[in-house]
Amino acid sequence: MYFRQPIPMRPARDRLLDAAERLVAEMGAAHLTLDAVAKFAGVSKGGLLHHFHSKESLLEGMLTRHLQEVDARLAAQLADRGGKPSRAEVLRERVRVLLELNPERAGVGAAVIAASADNPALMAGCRAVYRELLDEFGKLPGGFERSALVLLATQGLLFAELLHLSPYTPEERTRLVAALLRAADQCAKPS
Amino acid sequence: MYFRQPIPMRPARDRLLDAAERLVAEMGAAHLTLDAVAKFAGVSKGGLLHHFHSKESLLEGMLTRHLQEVDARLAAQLADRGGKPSRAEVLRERVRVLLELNPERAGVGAAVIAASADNPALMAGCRAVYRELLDEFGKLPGGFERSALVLLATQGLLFAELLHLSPYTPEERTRLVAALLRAADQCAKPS
DNA sequence: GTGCACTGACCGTCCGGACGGTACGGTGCG
DNA sequence: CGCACCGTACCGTCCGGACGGTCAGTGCAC
Repeated sequence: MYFRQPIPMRPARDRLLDAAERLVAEMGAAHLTLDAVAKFAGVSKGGLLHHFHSKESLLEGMLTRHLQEVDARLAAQLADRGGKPSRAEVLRERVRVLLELNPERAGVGAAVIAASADNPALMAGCRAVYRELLDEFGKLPGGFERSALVLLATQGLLFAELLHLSPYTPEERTRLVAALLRAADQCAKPS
Repeated sequence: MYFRQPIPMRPARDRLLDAAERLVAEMGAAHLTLDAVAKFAGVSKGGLLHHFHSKESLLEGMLTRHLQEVDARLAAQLADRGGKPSRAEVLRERVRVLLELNPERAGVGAAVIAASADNPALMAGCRAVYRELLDEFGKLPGGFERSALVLLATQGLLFAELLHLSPYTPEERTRLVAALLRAADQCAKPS
């Protein structure tokens, strides 16, 4: 074989995770099968099972990478603008990261949809993370309801897009994101 | 046979649809199989296929019943309070119906989750309905963004519950629903 | 030569769907 | 009335393919 890839290529594990996410986003969670993921990632089925020893472990991998990626992007975003960010800024930037990530990668929430379809018990971890966010942002002057509603609407848009339910034009989406960001900022002020 | 059921029981077709919804809500969309639905509904597999000649047709059945039920409940709710309802009232009552229906029946949006998992193309109909709502409520004095955000947050809560992602206590949920209803009313006033 | 990354053939089970059958409430007709 | 003949509702078995998962290799790096 002469044309080995010159640069070691994106590691197989990541390619597998990417393939799984895209499959869910484009074909629906029911089409997330081991064969399909392996083929889509350009890896044999045995290769997939070398990295993830079961379908459940693949789903866990998707979930944890999703969580880590959001955290990493959020940290990077906040580091960029320097200084210690306020709670409201953190909320706003989290909303922004989630919504910017979703069209860019093919559906960030794909992991959630897929995991929940296969094994709802896997969602316990995500629920706990979400709970922490709620407790944190609930301390904002706007109170629990205001920030929870912002988070809820963000999720609503995310899931709508993933489930092919979103009827928004790109311009409408831009306006909605802006409105959501504004709403997040509003949470800094008492109602 | 002596013990024929005295009252003709809930029609098999409805029982099948109920069973399918509950299966999705409780076990995840991946566990929605023809065998499981038939067994859960107390019908043979052949019986299921008599009413729905394929899995896709079962999913369509779930989707259209879901849409019809929301409309019917909304109409009933609005008829109860009499008089011609304002646009903002319609928005508020729609939110209420959606959120009250979800815990009562085991996940109203189950149809959407299941259909999207199996065959995303089926969502076109739902997307169109959603589009109409948006166009209608966008005429509210609060403008497009305000009412879209309310709809989005409603969906967010609905899907979070269906995907076993909702971390809210019952009391928190009650407070959130109240806040959502208030937000819907706010759409009647110009921002 | 040892270990890791990966292959591809293989296995048992589950899935969607097809099919041939049964039971039963009409309906027309001699 | 009696009986042949519908259509509708439902049953239970069977099949081919798809699915998750196993395993004995293979090749390359160190």
